[in-house]
Amino acid sequence: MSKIVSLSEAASIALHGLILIAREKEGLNVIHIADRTNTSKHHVAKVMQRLVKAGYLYSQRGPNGGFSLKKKPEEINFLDIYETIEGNIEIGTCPMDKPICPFDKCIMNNVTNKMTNEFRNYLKEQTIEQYL
Amino acid sequence: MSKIVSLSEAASIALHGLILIAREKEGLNVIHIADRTNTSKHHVAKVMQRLVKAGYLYSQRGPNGGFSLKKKPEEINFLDIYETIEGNIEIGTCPMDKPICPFDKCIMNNVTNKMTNEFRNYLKEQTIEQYL
DNA sequence: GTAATTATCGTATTTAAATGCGTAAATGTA
DNA sequence: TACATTTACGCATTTAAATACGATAATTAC
Repeated sequence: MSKIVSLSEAASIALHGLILIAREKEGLNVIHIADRTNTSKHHVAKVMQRLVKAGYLYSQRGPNGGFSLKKKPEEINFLDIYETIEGNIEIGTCPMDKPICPFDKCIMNNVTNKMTNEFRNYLKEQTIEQYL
Repeated sequence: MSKIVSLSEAASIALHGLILIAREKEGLNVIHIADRTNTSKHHVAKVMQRLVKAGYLYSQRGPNGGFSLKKKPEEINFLDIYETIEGNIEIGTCPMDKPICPFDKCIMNNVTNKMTNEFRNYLKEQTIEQYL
């Protein structure tokens, strides 16, 4: 069995984490998010740090600390989150990263570019607000 | 930079290899395919062996040996090839392989199931014949 | 001001995929 | 029959990405 559209655990934590945080009045800490997402607190911590740096979250250390939203839920779309964690999605490049294509016309582009574009557009339409 | 729809080199070799073979009158050997696809002959050999076992190719050892098509180009679709190499595409399972979803309604399904289905259908429509 | 709590950060480990290699088996050619 | 060619197969190595860990710094409460 395989997955053709794969989401890393990091991306999943980012999306789930933001939604969980958005649903709460008060900040959520790493342990809380790790519990609710069935993941390790180490991994959650790493992902949250990136979301803080990227401007999506406030972080608060010390007792009763945790993470809270810096932007409005309707202003956070899935594409931005995805790209914050995974890097920008490539479009139009050779899916095999070959410098020279042995084919007159790239086959893979036909297969992956179409799907990449559709997925990208779909992610852009999804916002945190829709999942509160 | 990242790729959201990722094709392994193995899957790429399978698709490119089959098309190259389909375009030729005579059998193509491993070295030839490796050259044309910019990959290692070891990897090509491994992939071709799986396509032979799966019934897509004849193989012929010895001088002037190589691989040739066992099915008609219009009878080989990309989905079957993909699944021969990568395993069947999962549909409807938790994209994070978690036994229990912490959410009332799975967010990820919404994101990945839709795309997986579309990609799957698209691959099914593509046949080797269309790339001769 | 001390202890408890919590995020931060750099590094280590794990994992999966890709790649490389060596030997065996089969086949055609001279 | 001998030899060159080519696939088959199992295992070893390498590599890159994902994930886990441990020490440190900040903050709060008492």
